Amino acid sequence: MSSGHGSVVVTATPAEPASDVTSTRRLPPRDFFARPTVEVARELLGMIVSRATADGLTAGRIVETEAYAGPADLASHARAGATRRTAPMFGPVGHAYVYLVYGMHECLNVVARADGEAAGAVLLRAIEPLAGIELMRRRRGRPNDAAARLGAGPARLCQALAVTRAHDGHDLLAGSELWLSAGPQPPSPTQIASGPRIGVGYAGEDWSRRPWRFWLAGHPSVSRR
DNA sequence: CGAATGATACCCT
DNA sequence: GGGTATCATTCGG
Repeated sequence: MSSGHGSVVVTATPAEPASDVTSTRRLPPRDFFARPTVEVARELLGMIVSRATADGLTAGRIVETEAYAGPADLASHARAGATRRTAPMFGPVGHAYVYLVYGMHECLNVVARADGEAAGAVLLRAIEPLAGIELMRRRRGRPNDAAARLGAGPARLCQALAVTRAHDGHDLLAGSELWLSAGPQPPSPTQIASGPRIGVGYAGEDWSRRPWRFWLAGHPSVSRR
């Protein structure tokens, strides 16, 4: 189990080989996303994000997410209500919300909410690369980075998968350029860790302390340790 | 630790 | 309309 990460204990099971990931496409049902955003965030762990371009296929297993609960959640972009930017969060579940942060980085979210809730979204914070690793390295312009780190962060994930604001509003349960699919098996509850969301101190203690960040414990592709 | 870099939201004329 | 504070990050020093 030691893989050059010193004392890190990897409790998450390794993902299936890339060939298995790409041979079948098991889309989650739309209803999966029509549930409380925090539940969806937890259960997105272990699912696969795939991206096909003329350059080839890239795909990764989701190992870190964060839930954003809607207009009442002061950490969420939805706190300002529906604007041109946040419109996708108020639209159909299972679609993408992609935005630019810090003037240079894109972030990919999946719209989710239960009936009666509003404008929830799950930020995909990290993937374990499964397919197209060399293509990811090229896109990132970092030929020497370890494969496990290519998608270790929300902006890295978008760069590795070539996800841009052109995908804002894109249906992640349809089409053949960017889609979600079920993983081989969901992680066991004991593999899932949770803690406060990253970089949302501006939201005040009430919201920034909530443990709405989920990750696979000890997984080397998680954005922070 | 701090710079990079631009869209956005919000407040003011 | 226009000015500006802020930002769901990353990389290099």
